[in-house]
Amino acid sequence: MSHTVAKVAVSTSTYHIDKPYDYLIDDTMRHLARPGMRVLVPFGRGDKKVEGIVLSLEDKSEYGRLKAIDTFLDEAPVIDDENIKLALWMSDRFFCTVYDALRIMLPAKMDFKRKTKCREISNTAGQEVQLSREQSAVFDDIMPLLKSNEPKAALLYGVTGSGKTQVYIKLIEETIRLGKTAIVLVPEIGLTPQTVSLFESYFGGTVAVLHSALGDGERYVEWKRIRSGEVNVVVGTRSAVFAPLKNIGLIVIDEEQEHTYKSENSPRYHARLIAKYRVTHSSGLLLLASATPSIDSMFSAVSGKYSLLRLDNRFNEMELPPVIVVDMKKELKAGNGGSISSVLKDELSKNIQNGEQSILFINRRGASPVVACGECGYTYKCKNCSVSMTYHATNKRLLCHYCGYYIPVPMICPQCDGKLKFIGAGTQKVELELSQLFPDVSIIRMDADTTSKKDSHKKLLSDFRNNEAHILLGTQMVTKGLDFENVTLVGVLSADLSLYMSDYRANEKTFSLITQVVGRSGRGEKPGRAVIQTYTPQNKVIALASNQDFDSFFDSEIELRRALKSPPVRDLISLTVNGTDESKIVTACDALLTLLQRYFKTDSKVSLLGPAPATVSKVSNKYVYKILVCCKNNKRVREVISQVIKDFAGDKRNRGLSIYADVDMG
DNA sequence: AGCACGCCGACT
DNA sequence: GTCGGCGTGCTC
Repeated sequence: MSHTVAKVAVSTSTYHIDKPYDYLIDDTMRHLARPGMRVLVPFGRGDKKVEGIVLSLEDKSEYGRLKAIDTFLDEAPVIDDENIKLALWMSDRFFCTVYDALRIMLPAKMDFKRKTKCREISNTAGQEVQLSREQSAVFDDIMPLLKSNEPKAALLYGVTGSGKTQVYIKLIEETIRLGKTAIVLVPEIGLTPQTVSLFESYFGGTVAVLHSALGDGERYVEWKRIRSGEVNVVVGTRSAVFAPLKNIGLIVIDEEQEHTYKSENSPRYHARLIAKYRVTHSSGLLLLASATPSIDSMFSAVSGKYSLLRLDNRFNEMELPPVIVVDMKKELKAGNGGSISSVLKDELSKNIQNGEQSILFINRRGASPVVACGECGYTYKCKNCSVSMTYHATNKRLLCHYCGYYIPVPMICPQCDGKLKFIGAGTQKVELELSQLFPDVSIIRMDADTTSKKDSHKKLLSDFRNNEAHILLGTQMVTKGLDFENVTLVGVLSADLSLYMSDYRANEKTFSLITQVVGRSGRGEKPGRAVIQTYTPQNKVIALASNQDFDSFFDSEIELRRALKSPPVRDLISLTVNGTDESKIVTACDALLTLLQRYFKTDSKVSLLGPAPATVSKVSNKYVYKILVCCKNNKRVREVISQVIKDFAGDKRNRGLSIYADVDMG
């Protein structure tokens, strides 16, 4: 039973040298060692003590000169065998080190000397959830999937306000009754406090919540509660998909199309794929839910991979709000160069008179995104990044939104002494315009700048709920999940902004955004309405979103994806190279492309794009270039990608450059 | 990536 | 001689 050798995932190993390293286990520790324990091991020439995690125990090693484990950091495993397997799978899928994959499963800090204070737990379960006829029908359709011992996935497509949360609660209740556990993923907990408190009031002490605002100690306490088996429901953001629950019967992904489910740092995973893996291995059900499903998930649903369930009516039987599309070109011709059209101004006035509230959305913070000279055309660019600097009126600065570099606002053009123009509008400028249009009306501005302090987010929302302001003006964060009874008007100030990004998901994002914002209106007794301002009112995406016509949008979008061979029709793996020496990057990328062409020349299903500079080609003085591999993501493709990035990182000619792969799966 | 080893030029 | 510059290659 005692083993002499441990295979260890070492924290300092980079991707190109990543493998399980063998270490001797001391006589005294032999019978106590288990896979999933953290250890300190000597690594490299200097025998520097680094952290590692034991992957498996062996009787012997192929390797001749073994070093010994220095210290065991745990008395019991902190990661179970299932999750060790998951980490190995992740390193294969997402081109990350095994240690990175394991590390995301653990709380950030877990070496607390004193016991952290336990949170207060209420054990009062909420009063019975009542389902409407339509909700019951959906519930009845899902139940066989939940009870079946086959792994299953389903997409719940329910219009905004159709009461998806009640359905989740009923399903979780049944999951627990079956002796299983459940995870509910939400895009960002700060934005959905109502959903979270509903779960807490309903499941009391058996639910754990993984906030982004939790301190290290609190997070550790929650993690321990989950691992101990005290908890059988976990509600949390992306990384909660790794929660150490046993026997998972159900994973719900709410607003499943949200980009926050995709990690942008190593491990570059998508929570949807991890959830799929986990339910597959525990014979559970993956339930994806949204009012605007991702094209990926809807494609899986219509092609029969997922079951498709629909909630077509709002819970309160209210009609979805009528939408007025305003042509801003006409406004401009009529002499209105501001951010608020005459139509929106009138609607706002009506709401103010009636004591009803309004939400306005603009996808930009700051006052003006571009500052240019009116005489010679000079524009202020960040000295570290290839972007223009945004004028922030509140502290009279020009700020780079990528690296944080700022300068005091200039008075005149540095080139020709000409007068400067502040072009375009962000939240701060709109706030100013509104206060000029409606001098006596109070406005709450919610963006990254007003919500940076702890709990400020919560405070702004509760102020708005208590009717302390007529208008809530903000960025993305006002579009998600908010449920205010007294809001009867929403406005999208510039629907075009997200449409013209060089991203194949631009249409999808725009459609989703508009639909979500419109859904914030008319959730109470009073009927609502929405105003969408655009310079391209004839645009198909805007027209379809205004009519909340997801089915037609899906049909046209999937045709586009087929034509462009982009996900979900094909998979996309991007290779990103960055460094300070641009010419070196170009040379290295050209060599990389040649290598890839050689590997894939016989494979007609693989096409290569680039290398090309990234949309923002320089960030913090580092140039960024990309090569896209459009393919069917299979074992052979993954082996080639893995080999290629390992060779790249190991090549001394590429010193000073770094490379990573990012998988975008359909 | 980090870090020690080693091979060469400059200096007390 | 011998100090330290950085180029080179390995990490159980």
